[in-house]
Amino acid sequence: MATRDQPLDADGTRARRLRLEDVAAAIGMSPSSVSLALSDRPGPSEETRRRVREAADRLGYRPDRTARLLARRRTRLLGVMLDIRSPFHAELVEDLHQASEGRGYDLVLSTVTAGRDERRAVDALLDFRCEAVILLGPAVSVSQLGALSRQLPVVVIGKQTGADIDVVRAADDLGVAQAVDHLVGLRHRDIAFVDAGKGPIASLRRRGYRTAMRRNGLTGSVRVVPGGLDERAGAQAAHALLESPELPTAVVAYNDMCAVGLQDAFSRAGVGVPEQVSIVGYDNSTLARLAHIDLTSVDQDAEQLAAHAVQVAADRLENGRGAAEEFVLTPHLVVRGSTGPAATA
Amino acid sequence: MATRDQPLDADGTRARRLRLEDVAAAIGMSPSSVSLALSDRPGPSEETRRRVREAADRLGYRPDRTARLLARRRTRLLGVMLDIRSPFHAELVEDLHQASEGRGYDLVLSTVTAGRDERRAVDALLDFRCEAVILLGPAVSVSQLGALSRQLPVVVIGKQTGADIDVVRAADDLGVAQAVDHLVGLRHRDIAFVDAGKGPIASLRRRGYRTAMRRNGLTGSVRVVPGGLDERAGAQAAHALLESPELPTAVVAYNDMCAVGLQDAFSRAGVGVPEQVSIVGYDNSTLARLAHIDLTSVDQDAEQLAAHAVQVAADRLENGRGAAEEFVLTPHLVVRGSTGPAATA
DNA sequence: GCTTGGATTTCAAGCGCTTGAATTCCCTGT
DNA sequence: ACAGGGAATTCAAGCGCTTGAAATCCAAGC
Repeated sequence: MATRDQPLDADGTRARRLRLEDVAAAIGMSPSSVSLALSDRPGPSEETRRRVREAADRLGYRPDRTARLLARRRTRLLGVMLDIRSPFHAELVEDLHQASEGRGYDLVLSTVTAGRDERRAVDALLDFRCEAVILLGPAVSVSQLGALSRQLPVVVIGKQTGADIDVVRAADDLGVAQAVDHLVGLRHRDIAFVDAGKGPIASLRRRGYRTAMRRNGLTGSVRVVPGGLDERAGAQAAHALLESPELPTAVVAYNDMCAVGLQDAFSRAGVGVPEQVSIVGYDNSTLARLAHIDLTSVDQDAEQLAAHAVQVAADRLENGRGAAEEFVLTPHLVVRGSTGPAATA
Repeated sequence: MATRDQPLDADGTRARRLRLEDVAAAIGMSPSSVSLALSDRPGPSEETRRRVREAADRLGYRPDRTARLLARRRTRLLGVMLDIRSPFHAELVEDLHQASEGRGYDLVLSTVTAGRDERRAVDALLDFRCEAVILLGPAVSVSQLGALSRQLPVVVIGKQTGADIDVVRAADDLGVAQAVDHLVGLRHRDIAFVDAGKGPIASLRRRGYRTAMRRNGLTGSVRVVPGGLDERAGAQAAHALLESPELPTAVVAYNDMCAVGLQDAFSRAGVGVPEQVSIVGYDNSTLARLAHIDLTSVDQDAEQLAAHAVQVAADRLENGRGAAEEFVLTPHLVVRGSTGPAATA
């Protein structure tokens, strides 16, 4: 092989990585014994294990994962597809690391970006020989999901898919219901909901709103305002509300961005938050936590979502396939300064 | 091997991955020929190449990267250590993908989190047999960096390290200088700087401020206010300024978060932004771009930083080691609504 | 004293792919 | 008609590790 085909070491010399054989030579035993000792399997005597550990440590030996994975049939690698720009995904990844570590799996991350669609991101994961993949809020089609799940276990976090695939998600309807209940507890009755079209998530949240209003005997006050996912949409919704005959005393927004848009538009119009209008967001994003935004918001509990997802993936790998399951976790409301008692007229 | 040691396929059957041999058999040739054809090296005839491609496509063959990497000496893998919660890192990763693709390298991501320090994040990268690592804003010690760079090429993005290592960063002093010049162009003379302690980055920005003020003949108006990296620190700085004998007409903040804190504290105190005080942030983060924050800010040009970093890493791998270099790119100011003409007294 | 069997250790055959060297094939040139 | 030679193909030896099977060791049992 040509010299230039081999990466150079930092100082320009050839790298000579330590092999299992070197450790074996150091203690005068066979590579097999060392291998067995290092992976804690029966065979080697206690004395041998000790010497192997000592030598490996002393020499700074690190097994070559590539070779190991080729020889073993398993990689114990879970692939995670995410959007690296999403703070919510960031949180999930943190928790996924924690959860997978506990079960002896490693994670490999692959992000979707402008020039890198979901298909490519997943292909990269497959190239690493992941045994299962966890998809964070994928937009991929049902048929593609189906095809993928025929190759390896697939777990989707965050939304229903329509495909026959394991899903772990938060109960969005209950989340919104909690927001409504919180507001009702503060004596609000005129509570509006700012919507975001007809995606599966939006529908669920809207339904949660309607149901909660009805349960609180407020069917007459139901008001769904068209909105969207971003700030601008929130601001527009705020203007629509400002121009309506009567301003609601509280608004539940589709998500935090939208809520911030509302918050800002109201402030600019001289409407005090929460003095005149209380606002609740959704996602409990870092945005909501900023001191001057200080938004009451619904938290999806990333930690639990992550823990469940890893659990499901590991189960599939270890116990084979049963029917696809859907795990629906209950989110919880984080109360901050954007909600307060209803202004009594 | 016990059955349960092998991951099950999605449908519970044993997975039987397609091998090179299968493709070879399909067209009645040897694995060698197929291997050569698939990796575009001299040997196989045009006709053979065509047939190989066709068969590989038809069968849906994907080379086993693990085996390939074991056989080749190179992985063509660049490791990236990042903090997944940082929007700036997210941007860099996007651009790193783009840049590395162009040079035929793949990326493997490893994030630092609460329970996963830099050492572990880098170890994970080494386990994947990365040939070089790119560290985004590492906090690791100089000695550890040195040790790492003895194992493989290391490129740091974002800050000077003090170690003998390649660095790619934006000229923070020039960035702040641009902010000052912009404000001077708007006839501001009383321009304060909100600081963030004594880190290398903070020092550089502070120096940039001082130098630019001097160059504009405003040495007498230099005012450095202690601040910090977050919103709260910005708000505190704003209060300090409000209580000072004279309010500056413009403030350059250490970063966007800090700027947002200032912005908010001023608004609450009834001081108009930018009517009475103009504010400039640093990072051009997504925060700065939010419509209602709309912050003039300094952009570090992630795209260029990323492109350079990949270039440097690839050069080290392909041409060996020379003296460590520092690449300093010029950032640029993005003007938005938080800056305006100085109020003429 | 020699077999027996459990505990250790080692052997050797891969895992799926790459690649220098060897082989085969098919023309040319004489 | 046949040696010579370049192109195309195949052989075979790994890459560094795992692991079922074989070999070795040693103390107990008859």
